[in-house]
Amino acid sequence: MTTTETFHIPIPVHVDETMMKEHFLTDVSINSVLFSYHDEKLHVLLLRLTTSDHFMLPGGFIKKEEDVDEAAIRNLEEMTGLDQIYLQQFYVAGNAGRTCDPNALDAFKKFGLQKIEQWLTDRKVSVCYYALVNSPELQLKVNEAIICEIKWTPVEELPPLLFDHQMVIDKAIRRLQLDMDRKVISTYLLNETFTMPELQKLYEAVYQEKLTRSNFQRRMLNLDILERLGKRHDGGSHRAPYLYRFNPSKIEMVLN
Amino acid sequence: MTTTETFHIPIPVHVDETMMKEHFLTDVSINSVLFSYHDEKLHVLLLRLTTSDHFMLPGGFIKKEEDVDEAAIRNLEEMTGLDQIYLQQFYVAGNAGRTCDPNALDAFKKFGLQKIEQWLTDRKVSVCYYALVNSPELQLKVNEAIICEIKWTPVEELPPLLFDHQMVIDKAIRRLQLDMDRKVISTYLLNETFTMPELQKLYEAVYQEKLTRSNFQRRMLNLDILERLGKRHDGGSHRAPYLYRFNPSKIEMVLN
DNA sequence: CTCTATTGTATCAATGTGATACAATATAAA
DNA sequence: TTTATATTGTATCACATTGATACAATAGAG
Repeated sequence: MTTTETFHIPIPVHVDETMMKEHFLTDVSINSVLFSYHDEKLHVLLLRLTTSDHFMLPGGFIKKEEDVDEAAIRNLEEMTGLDQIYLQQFYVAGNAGRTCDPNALDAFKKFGLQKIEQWLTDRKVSVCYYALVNSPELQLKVNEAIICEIKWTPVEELPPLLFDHQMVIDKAIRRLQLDMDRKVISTYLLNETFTMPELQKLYEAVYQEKLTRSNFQRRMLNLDILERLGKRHDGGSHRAPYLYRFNPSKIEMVLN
Repeated sequence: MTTTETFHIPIPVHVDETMMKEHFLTDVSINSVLFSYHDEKLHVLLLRLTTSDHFMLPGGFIKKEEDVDEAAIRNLEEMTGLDQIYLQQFYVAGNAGRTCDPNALDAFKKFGLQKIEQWLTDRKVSVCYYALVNSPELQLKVNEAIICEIKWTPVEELPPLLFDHQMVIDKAIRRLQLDMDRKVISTYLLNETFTMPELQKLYEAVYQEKLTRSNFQRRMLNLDILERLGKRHDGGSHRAPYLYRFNPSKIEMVLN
């Protein structure tokens, strides 16, 4: 998958505000920052309205009888088909004016979503989650009536975003950096097996800095959670790197 | 202040549900874990309803045109009179059933708060903050109609709590431990000047473990943020410890 | 003046890390 | 077959941090 590939999904418009208010909490929403790693870059999943040049984070609402965490999981499952995603609450975007983005208002109007425009622009306190996924394995769908484009975007090339989503992503990245130092979570971003250079490039993408190869390798091996398997060679005229995987039993004993 | 001293504050009952729904977000609340340090222990501020044996965290609601952060600050200011408190958002308690605590329901009924009982027991997503204060300087007040007792409680002696407030406090403590490792925040819990043994006892109270005296002192001094002032002696027949204060200019340069 | 309790500081070993060098390996080219 | 090249695996040195421990300095009590 290249970083510019997108999916176009036509969706019927049939929800209205009364229906939303009946089934969902009115003041609260959810936004998820989906991270994935491919092409040696950390990517974030962004959505776009056909009527806007701006992108936005995926999100949803909370059913009246549903936990907020459940709603976040449901939202992700609807989009990805997966129900076992690493998901972490990391922030609440609660500014009163955050939903009053003129670009969003404009886009909603153009889209002809009168029946739900009020709902979408009413003030919402957004509970923000970040999720770690292995994107090449994903077939993405959106259920919302207003989304027409889905794009994995490298975090250093983010386009203009609606609402306060730029800040939310910034906070998600900072939190991901903290968590990768304290927990064994790179496993959620990688394939089952991987080489040391691959793991290093993931860390470099997350922390946005170069790391010294030999020292990185030593640090990872000293964690004593990697299991060395065979070797994998890319055909180049050089030594083949070992393949590793995270040792499940040892990971459990460590942190998380 | 001893750990068992309490304040009794009679408050008139005059709010009703319609009024609340008109001015406040209906699905969201705020809870604050106020930490303070005295008598060599980390304390949390708890409130109690006269009609219940259970305690609860202070909290409040968010005005419709008010940021969530603003609401948290306002809530603390109403209670403490201070508007410059160190305050950190750290969690969202979002379980659907969290406000359905039979003990709370029972207590609200006994209190004769029919007009607002529904509001108080309706489902709320709670944005949780922790705050650091220097408690001996505080004169505490509560504006809510339902609170009759305020108590600083050592974190290792927490009484039965309403709702999910025990879990919220646990998460606040864990977050405080993480933050004290990464930021210079002990200053908010101490007086302007303090001795090294005092600082050490604060750390021991927060991390709930004994620390080696000489190593702790070395670590703190190596941070290069402490300014040594005079000495302070307690009259005991032993060497007097130095007085320190955090060097404001150096703290700014460091983290936070 | 000695004793005792506490604080300030030094020392040593173990550990972790940045910088650097060098050995091992897989292929291409000579 | 040999040599060159690119990359990975590993070792080494210097340095900083930290736990454990020892010892020196100080302020009274007796």
